[in-house]
Amino acid sequence: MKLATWNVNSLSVRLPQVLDWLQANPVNVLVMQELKMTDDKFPADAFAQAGYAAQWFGQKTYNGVALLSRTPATDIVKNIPGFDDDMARVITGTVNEIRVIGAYFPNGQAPGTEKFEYKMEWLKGLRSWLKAEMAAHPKLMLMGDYNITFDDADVWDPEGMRDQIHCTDEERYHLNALVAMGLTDSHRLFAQPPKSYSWWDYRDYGFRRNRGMRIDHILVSAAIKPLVQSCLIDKTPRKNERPSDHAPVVIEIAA
DNA sequence: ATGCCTCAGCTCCTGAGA
Repeated sequence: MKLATWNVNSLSVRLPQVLDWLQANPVNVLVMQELKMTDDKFPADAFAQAGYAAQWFGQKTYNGVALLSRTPATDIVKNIPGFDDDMARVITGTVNEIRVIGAYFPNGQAPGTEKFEYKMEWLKGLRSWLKAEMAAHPKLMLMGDYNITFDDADVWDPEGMRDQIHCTDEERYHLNALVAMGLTDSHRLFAQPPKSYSWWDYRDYGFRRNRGMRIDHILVSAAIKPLVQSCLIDKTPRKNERPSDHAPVVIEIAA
């Protein structure tokens, strides 16, 4: 069974690329972030023709998330219960007895800003809900655009980015707190190419120079961890014309 | 270098992304 996460940066613009990618990579589940469209614009028919059931939670201009699956997901939850939020950032469903959480973590802009404070509150809210969710669903995966790097290995220029957004100790504290709850970074279960990133800035030939960061993650619960067979970043769609700035991350599990 | 690119929208500029 394969599952993937991809920040598409506007599904309106990226739909043809997503459909192409699904044809070449017929994963069982794909969670997407940054749809940047209202619910009435979601191309459910196109995905149905491609063989996917869809659940979506859209928003105008920013945010918006979706969960595609070969077999329909059940027990859908939108956003974080118990955490009041104006933004469409999380969609959760059960597929093949696995609780799949697709999340678009807040960007945070810069330390010291209101948006950074919101990011910290959101991360706390996520954790308090996740505790109960993990207890109810031992087989759980938290996948999406985390907008946080684990450490220097996830950053093309660790010195230049030190204490900058995505690389601060405060953000990493919250990321490590998820690990402390029993979640594992599936990417690091395997040997990976050096300088493996999932996002590259559009500016200044970021992708061509591999100036990027690994900020899209798939964390798995203890019950899933022994089943994981691979976790790969697929840079292929980043080479398209008008690509998303993010690449998909794909996990394979025995199931 | 408060730049560089890309997207959406109160669209021919601006805010936000990361």
